[in-house]
Amino acid sequence: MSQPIITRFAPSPTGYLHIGGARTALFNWAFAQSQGGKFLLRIEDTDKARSTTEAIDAILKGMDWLGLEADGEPVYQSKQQDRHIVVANQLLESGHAYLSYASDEEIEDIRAKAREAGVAARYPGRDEPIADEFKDQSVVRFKAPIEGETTINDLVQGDVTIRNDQLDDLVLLRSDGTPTYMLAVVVDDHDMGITHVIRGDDHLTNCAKQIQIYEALKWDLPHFAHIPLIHGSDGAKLSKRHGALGAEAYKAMGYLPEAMRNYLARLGWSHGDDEIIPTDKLIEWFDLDGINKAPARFDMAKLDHINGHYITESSDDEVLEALKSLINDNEFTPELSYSADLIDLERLKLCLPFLRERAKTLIELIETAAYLFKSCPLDMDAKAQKALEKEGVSEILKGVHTQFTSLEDWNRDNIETLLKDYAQNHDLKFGKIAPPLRSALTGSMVSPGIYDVIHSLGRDEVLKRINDVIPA
RNA sequence: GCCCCCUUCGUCUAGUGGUUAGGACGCAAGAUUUUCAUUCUUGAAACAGGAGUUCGAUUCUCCUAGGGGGUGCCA
Repeated sequence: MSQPIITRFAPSPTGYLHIGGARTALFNWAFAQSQGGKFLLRIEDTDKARSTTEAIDAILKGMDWLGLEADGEPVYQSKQQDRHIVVANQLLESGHAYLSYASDEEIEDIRAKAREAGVAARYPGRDEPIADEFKDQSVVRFKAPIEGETTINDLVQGDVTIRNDQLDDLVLLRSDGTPTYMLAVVVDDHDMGITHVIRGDDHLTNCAKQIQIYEALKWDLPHFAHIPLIHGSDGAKLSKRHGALGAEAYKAMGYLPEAMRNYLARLGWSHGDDEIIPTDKLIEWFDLDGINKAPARFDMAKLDHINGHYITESSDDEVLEALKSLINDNEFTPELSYSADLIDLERLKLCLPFLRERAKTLIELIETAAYLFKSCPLDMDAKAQKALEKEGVSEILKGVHTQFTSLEDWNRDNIETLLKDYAQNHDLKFGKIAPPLRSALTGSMVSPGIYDVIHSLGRDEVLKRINDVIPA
């Protein structure tokens, strides 16, 4: 039996879990799931100045919302420092690293000269002894090979070869003795037994350097898969205005985690022509071969469509749970035209069957249900007001009011029959009846089906709202 | 500057040395509908450009262009 696969998601906690990170996490998770392996989480907080506990919290919450549960507790890279230092010293002893000191100016000078000469910058001082006065300010640099080349056998990008003379002697230990990211990833991935490193392709060049470290240490290489980055809708690097928002922002906008997973999975990965990929199928189908090499653009319209699909397909209970979570989450406030406090979830639940299929997002669904929770007298929008001012409207409203008063069983079918009969008996087109009724009951010309509106409001409320608009 | 990667409808993508280059979103038109939305039908819409290999290239190779990434005592 082959060794079980272990993947990891390793974000640096300098901000929320943005969409690119979420997808990287998803791919790692899906691959582990599909292979019956493990998915680990490592917080790369070696940069103490930029890492925050708020960010860690946001990442954890985002992954939780997306349903990407890691196996075991998260590993905090900062807690592995001692181990990183041990490895750095090992490298020093084996002659694969050296102490060095150079001022910022000197380093800048080296880079400027290299650029001028049209070559890659390389730190030239690996064989120079350090003056005593700089001993305690020195860093540990990796002694990277100069001859030959390094090839990454990437599972997504194919074989990528970089000449070793392009790769500089990177810093392993800073002058304050703390390990850098380059050292830490290698050590942690090795120590955690990671078999597949799936990460953004902004790490591709770094990967060559990391491979050199693995080789110096005589450690086995994990498999690498560098996935292309996600771009904004204009093809430029994803930024806030494109939707580089935190996962929790997507929750606030009314997206379902499963829809998010489906959309993100299809962004850069495919399984033939399949578009609707529920999570169980994702786990069944996910593979590294299906990952595309080109960067993909983030497209909200498609996300909306997928989300609408899942809202329609989910059960009332599932949608209700999502709604509860949305409304009760006090980390953010959903953008609503009315206060979320007014929402009566029990009533909303009864309306879900006809509300679900019309909404692309949970927010849209709540907005469509606004008529349920508005208080009388309703605020009429201009068009609704106009519909009420039409010739003969108050007569019609009075008429149906009387009919509604005496309707025996308040159910949708009876309401429909009642209105159709009324139209027929009074020789009216239905188009004469529905618009003013809709206005009176919802304050708007746009609403769910009129029978559903009437039924869901209940007799008392319907009579009251009609009364409100009939001139005395 | 130097190094690396990428390029099929507007977008996400399928696909093959010979296909009417397929699907989805979006868009347009039509049908259904009391409104909006849904749903259904139909339609427009792509192999970045140039060489080469080949009987034949969207597919293989090279070049160019465009985009992206790296080049940190950031991750």
